[in-house]
Amino acid sequence: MDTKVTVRTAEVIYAELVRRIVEGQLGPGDALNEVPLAAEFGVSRTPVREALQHLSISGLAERGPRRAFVVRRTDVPMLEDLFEALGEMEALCARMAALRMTAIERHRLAATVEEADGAVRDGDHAAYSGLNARFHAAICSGAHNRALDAATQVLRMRTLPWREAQFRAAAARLESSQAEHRGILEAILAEDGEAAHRAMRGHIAASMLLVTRMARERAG
Amino acid sequence: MDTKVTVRTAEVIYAELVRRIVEGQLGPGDALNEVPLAAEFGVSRTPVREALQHLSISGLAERGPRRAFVVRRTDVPMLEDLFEALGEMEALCARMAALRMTAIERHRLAATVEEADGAVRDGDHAAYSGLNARFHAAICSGAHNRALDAATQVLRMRTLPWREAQFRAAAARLESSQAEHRGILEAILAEDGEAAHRAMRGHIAASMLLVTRMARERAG
DNA sequence: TTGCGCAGTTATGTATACATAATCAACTGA
DNA sequence: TCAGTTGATTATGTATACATAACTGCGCAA
Repeated sequence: MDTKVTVRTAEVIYAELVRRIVEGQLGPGDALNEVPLAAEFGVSRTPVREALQHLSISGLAERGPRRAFVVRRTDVPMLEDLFEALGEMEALCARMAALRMTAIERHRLAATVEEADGAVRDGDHAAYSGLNARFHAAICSGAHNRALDAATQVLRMRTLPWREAQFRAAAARLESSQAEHRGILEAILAEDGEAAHRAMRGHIAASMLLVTRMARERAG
Repeated sequence: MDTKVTVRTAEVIYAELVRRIVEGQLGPGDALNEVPLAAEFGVSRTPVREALQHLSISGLAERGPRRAFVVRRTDVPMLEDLFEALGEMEALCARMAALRMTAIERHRLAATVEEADGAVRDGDHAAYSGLNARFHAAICSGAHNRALDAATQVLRMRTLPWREAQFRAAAARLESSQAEHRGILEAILAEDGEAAHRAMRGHIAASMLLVTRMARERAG
């Protein structure tokens, strides 16, 4: 058996901080000081430091004043870079997934889209966010290339805060996003790699338009 | 002024360990124990730990027996994943670079290729390795997308040990590699994105063939 | 002979004390 | 009044001691 009972404290803290940043509970520029966090989690600075370094390497934190870590501030040009790169890479995944996914994987993907229909009907953006993540993750893993999957996930994590905010802010985005998902799904089920590629690129581009507009409004 | 006098010890150690792994001084599975490394660098375990965690996140180290870090072992299927992903991403960079590089960047890229001609003539694979790295880095940065550049560099780092070994092992690879570089360069100078994409994909695929063959021979 | 279990060994996981660098603010002198 | 400097403050950087988990090998019993 290889049941891991021990969970590394640092990873728990890392995951929790990621959650807070993604959900917007911690905003850009917010302090991530070691001592308060250590006190909050009831541990010493050591595992907290580890988590913060991991966050920094993942691109979710950066060095602020007094060398302290703060939640990473992302300006509009960087956001555009991130979404452009993400769009290309997820499109790549979609093309490969259309050609490589197993029958079971295709079935699961279709089920996820079905389930998301319900969330859209109810206007439940929290549920939709989760299903959206599952949809994209399923496609990236369906490309059957672990290196590409991992590389894409890093970018997805860095854009996640904005993508989540997008659903919270613009209720109409749920419907258009879901429609785009349907298009991607159909292309994948039809094993049409080029169509899947195009559809995914368009989908991410649509997100980028909304997100950069939001970011500009907030800044201006 | 923001001249940084202080160099973070952990980063120095990280860079040194990366160098050793890339140059083959440290091979797959070799132990990366904290105490001996700390003694060698004349510091305590703390900064060494930091460097090792960074290595682990970068994909160059993994957990071995007794929870200790060891140099990551990469099997042939993973190698294929890495090269496939790298090929697609560098091809993406090449396409974008063909359309976006400035005149100065194009000029520098051409100069790098010229200089590499000399290394090929002399059969100096160490020099060629360096120029090869410069060539690829120039194209990735020439795409003018920092996120894509960063994502690609992570993959390049993980394949670097094998790509270096390739030049050391197969002298003929220098010439074919250089010929492929010329093809990529010409497409970029002609601002032909699609040709650059194709040429780069082919170039990485050729590397993959050689490298996986080497890996299989070594294993079998 | 083989399987199980127990202890020894070894390396990391964690806590904590102290060192150090960077910032902020108050003070001084022109 | 303002610029420059100096000291207090604050948070991280580093070292080290102790806790803990995992592997290894031995011994014992079936």
